Amino acid sequence: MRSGIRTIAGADISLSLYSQTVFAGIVVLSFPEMRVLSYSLVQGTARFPYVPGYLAFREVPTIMEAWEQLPEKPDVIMFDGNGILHARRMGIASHFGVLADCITMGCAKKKLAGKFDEPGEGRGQFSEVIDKGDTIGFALRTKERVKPVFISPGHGMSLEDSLNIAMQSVGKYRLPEPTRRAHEHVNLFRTGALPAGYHKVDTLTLF
DNA sequence: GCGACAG
DNA sequence: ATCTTGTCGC
Repeated sequence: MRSGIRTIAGADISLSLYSQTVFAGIVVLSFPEMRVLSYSLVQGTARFPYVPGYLAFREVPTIMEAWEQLPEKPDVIMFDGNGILHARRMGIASHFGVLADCITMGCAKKKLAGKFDEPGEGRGQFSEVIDKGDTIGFALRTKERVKPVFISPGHGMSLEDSLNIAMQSVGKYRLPEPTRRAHEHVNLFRTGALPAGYHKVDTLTLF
C-alpha cells in the first residue's frame, strides 16, 4: 500500500533555564526528500510544570498556536516525545492529534514506559517496546553506535506506519529529520537568530 | 520501601 | 529541557 504522504512536520519547543518562556515551532518538510518547506514559530508561556507522563499539558498550548498559524497543514506531525508509548497510551503526540484532529507520531530520545531488548547494532535495527502485554512502540537504531530512539504512533496511524515513516525520515543523524529540524529551528528562534511567525522557504534559493 | 521517570 | 569546553573517535 502507498504511503500517500507528501509532507511531514516536526514539532518541538525550546526553553530558557529559570524562565517560563517557551519557544515553540513546527517545521514542515517534503516527504520523503526531507527538505524544509516552511516553519511556524511562536513564543508562549509555560503554565504547567514538567511532570513525566504529563508533558502535553506543558507543551501543547504553544505548539497549538504554531499549528493554527500554519496555512498549509502537513500530512503527518512527528513530536519530540511519545505517542502511545506512554503509561496511559496518551503521550504528547496522541494528545495533540486528538485535539487538532490530525495524524501524529512520537519520536523520543529516552524510554518513558515499557520494556525492550536492545535492538541490533546496525542502522535500521529495531525491537518492540512492550508494556503490560501490549506492543506500544519501538526502539529504533537510526545509526550505528548510537542509542536507539523510541518510535510510536500518536493519532491516526498504526504501529507499523510509525516505524516505516520514522525509518524513511532518517537522514545522516540520530534524530529523524522532522524533529531534528524542529529542534534546530526553535533553538535559533530562542537565541534570536530567527523571528516569530510563519515562514515559507524560498525553494528557488534552495540549492 | 525501591527503582523509573518523554521534555 | 538548559548551562558549558574540550576532547575522543570515525
